[in-house]
Amino acid sequence: MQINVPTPSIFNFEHILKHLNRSSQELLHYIEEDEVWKWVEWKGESGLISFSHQLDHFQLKLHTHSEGLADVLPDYLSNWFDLDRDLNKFYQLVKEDGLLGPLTSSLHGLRVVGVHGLFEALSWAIIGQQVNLSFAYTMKRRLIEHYGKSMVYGDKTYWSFPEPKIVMQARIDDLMELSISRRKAEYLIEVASQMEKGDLSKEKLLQLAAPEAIEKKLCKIRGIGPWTANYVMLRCLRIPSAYPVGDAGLQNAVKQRLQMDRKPSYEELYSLAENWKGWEAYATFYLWNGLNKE
DNA sequence: ATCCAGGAAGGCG
DNA sequence: CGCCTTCATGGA
Repeated sequence: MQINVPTPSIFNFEHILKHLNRSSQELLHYIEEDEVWKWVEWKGESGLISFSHQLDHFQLKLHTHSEGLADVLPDYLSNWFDLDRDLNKFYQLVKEDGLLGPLTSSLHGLRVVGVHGLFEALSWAIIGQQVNLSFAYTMKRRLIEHYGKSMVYGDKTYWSFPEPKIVMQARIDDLMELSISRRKAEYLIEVASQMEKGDLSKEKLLQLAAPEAIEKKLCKIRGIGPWTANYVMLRCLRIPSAYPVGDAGLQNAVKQRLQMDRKPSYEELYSLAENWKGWEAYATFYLWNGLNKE
């Protein structure tokens, strides 16, 4: 079964592919010949899809008999790649900005690549706290291999991120076997538990609407500080003003672009962001992806 | 070896 | 509030 899903005029799949291809340890999707393969779970439907981009649309293939999946795939992709966002507004806003202006040219058409599941986003952020990205990917891979569901198709195994119900039952020592620190193991189990109980969900957070309220609610949870809250708001809740100022990558990107001899302070980062009001998430994502470029 | 990595908690004054 | 230490591991 084949489906086409239109993409907006400002859209560059090359940039997105590059982002998706960051780690060879990624188990949640694979890329072969500019085609993305992924086991999808969305709105009660699931199945294996692959897709490539042609001119102005995605060309998708369903590799499993998943009748209902086809109907929710446009929404799934829109959510993944933020297709409904009007990037013209962002580009107009930062056109004259010395920091971001150049990036809107070199990364033109890049959209914030999202994370669908709140538990996945929170887990990934917690795992990624204060460690380098490649090590974070190692821990994520092990977590998925131990607690995720898998299905084999062709010569590959496709994985889905572990469910809170499963991680909630893990013991701290089990998670520590995966090189996850004791504290992070405690955080993960607690977050999983709150999600399983229903106290914490993507829907409930989005209902709060106000970014400040969402951040406050998230930060009440042990293990979630301002960086993690804003990271999840950026990647999963898709709040455009989310701004993880504590992020080492963001700080290094600004340092590099402004040729500073030290990392910028929070104050300086907030000051710079005056030029990106309402688009801090995009600014951050562009800075991340422009790191080490040019 | 040393520093730092897409931080946060807990203690202290 | 701001500052300090601890947590844990691996990449460069």
